[in-house]
Amino acid sequence: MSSRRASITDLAKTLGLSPSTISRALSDHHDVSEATKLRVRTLAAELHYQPNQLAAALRRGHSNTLGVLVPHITGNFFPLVVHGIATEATKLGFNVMICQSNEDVRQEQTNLGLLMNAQVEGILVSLANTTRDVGHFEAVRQQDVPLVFFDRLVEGFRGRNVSSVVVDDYQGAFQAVAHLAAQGCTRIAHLTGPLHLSINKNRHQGYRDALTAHGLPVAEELIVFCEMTQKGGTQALRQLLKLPQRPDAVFASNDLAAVGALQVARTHRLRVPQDLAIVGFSNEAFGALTEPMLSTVDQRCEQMGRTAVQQLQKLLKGGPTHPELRPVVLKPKLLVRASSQRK
Amino acid sequence: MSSRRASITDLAKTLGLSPSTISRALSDHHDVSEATKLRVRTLAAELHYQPNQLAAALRRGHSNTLGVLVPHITGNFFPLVVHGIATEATKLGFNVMICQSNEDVRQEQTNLGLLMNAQVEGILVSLANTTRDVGHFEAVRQQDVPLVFFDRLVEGFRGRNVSSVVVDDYQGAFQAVAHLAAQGCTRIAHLTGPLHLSINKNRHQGYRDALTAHGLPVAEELIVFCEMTQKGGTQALRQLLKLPQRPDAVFASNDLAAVGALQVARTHRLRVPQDLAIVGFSNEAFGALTEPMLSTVDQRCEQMGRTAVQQLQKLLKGGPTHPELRPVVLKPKLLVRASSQRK
DNA sequence: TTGAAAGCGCTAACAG
DNA sequence: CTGTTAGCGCTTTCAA
Repeated sequence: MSSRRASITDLAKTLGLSPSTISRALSDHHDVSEATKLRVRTLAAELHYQPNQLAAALRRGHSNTLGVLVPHITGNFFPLVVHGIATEATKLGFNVMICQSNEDVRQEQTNLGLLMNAQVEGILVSLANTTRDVGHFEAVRQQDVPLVFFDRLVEGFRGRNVSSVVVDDYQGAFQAVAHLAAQGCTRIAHLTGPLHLSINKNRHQGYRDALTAHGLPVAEELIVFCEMTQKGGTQALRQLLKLPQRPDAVFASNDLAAVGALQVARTHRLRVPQDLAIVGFSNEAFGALTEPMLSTVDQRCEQMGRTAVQQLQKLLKGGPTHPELRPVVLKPKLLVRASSQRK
Repeated sequence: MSSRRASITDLAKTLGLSPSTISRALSDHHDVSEATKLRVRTLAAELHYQPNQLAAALRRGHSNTLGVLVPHITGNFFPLVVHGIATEATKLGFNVMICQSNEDVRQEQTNLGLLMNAQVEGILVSLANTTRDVGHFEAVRQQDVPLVFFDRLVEGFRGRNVSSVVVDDYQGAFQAVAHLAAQGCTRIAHLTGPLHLSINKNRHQGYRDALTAHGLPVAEELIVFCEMTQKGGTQALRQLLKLPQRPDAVFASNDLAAVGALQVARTHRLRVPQDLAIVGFSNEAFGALTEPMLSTVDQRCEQMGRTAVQQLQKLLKGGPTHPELRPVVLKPKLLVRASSQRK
């Protein structure tokens, strides 16, 4: 028994047919007799024949593989997006190759090269947070490999073969704050991180505009810049509770800070949501475990992954003359739970 | 300007050299003159030459790619393991191709085929929970593709080119319960899922043996079979608190149930850990957010991924005559936090 | 130190 | 309906 894997040539020899016929039979090409197809398929099964995709890809000139480049696969967000990508890609018949930049531009660059070398048909990227110079993506564009950015993108990086998918942070924040206003809250505080990060900036703006839209004043003392961690949230709320006029609601730019606030509210014997309504952002898993359960804004991570693949597919199908694709902006989904539902 | 990517042949023509020389120069082969190497490298850089790994792999007969097959990439565990795998694989110069079975044997089978077709050099698998028949893995073994199972494995599936990595659930449970005993707890309850699942079985056994080892009786009324969810945990603890003799500690087979118990303890005004010490299992992220913070057993997910890749590497290097590799059993790590630390 | 030639396994003209 | 032929881009003998 030979240890080498069976090849088309092997099948051809055994059956006294030519390789082309075997190839056609295996891919169910219409002009091969059923009888032959049957013989071929039977033998293939018997020998555990496995087509060599490397060879096929080399010959065809494309690999059926998509490359994914993410900062990391930890936390809540990226695993879910990658899950969405993998699911959709599989559905469309693509394999998926995954690399991590570990938030490092150098690794991002290296991995981009690796993916190109692996002859992927398209690349899905979320930028490392250290990435400023994007020369390495220029290279991809020049080679005409379709590129879809998701969540973290290069501003103004457009082109024939480029698209992007992001979630509308502004919209999500707006919804959250509008909801709080609808619950009768009038002094809605906001916990935010530094505004040079676009996610914070957009959520912050959504907060302001929602207040204004509901005829509420924007009170600067209710806006607290803090670390977006649980601890940051606790500190921020403690500070807010010292105000002469306490807030009656908190909108935090992420769930960790929201949970921190929630814990302080409880130690201060404030009833949530009656005395203080709280809404977070991101729909982290732990939000469903708090008491009361945390209202939050779902970023539709999985959908983002699926959409990114679909965009890539469009670029692939589009051919060289298709019109430039518009960036996709997903609508986030407000999840109203007990921490903000006053009935 | 040609849109086709530069190939070795292109470089050869431009420089008036043969393809073989180019190839050698690029791979820094020792008997090419430095002058030539320099010329080649310069031109390659200029043309943004990217070696076609498909062709190289086809020629060499191996692909430098590892296949990963997991049930899914959600929750806490698998993303972390995959992260570990990706990290270690990259370090060793492998690419990684990832598939999900979605806990479905059929998809597991299909994906296994895809990975084989992609000519991966080895496969890392965690079984779908519906997998009973493992014929598809026989096929892999026959093709002599190295296989490393992690976390969920096929019992008794051994062989020249097979290895596995698991975490020692028994040991983890034992440590947790021993710790509770050392804190002075004498009536330690146990929340567990059905014992036909090996993780539950092993943790359960660890619990029993630790009690015995510390001279504590095993009281069957303190062992509660429940859903291993937050809700299951709340129900289980409510039931336990009705006992004439209440427990003074709870060891839950996962963190969700432990959090459920924690919440009930608080509503019942029990002091944790003084009145009731609590330890969970898995080191989920939310355990660090509870009040008090949850003690738990860390499964060393990332390490598992790294170790799995290392095992694969050993199989790959080992050649056809190396001795069978022993399964690796990782020691879990007890994390003592406030919920069980009585000082 | 370099070149010529063969071939990895497959597919797709083109020809019968 | 089937076979012949050529070649995807690379590596690797073998020969010069």
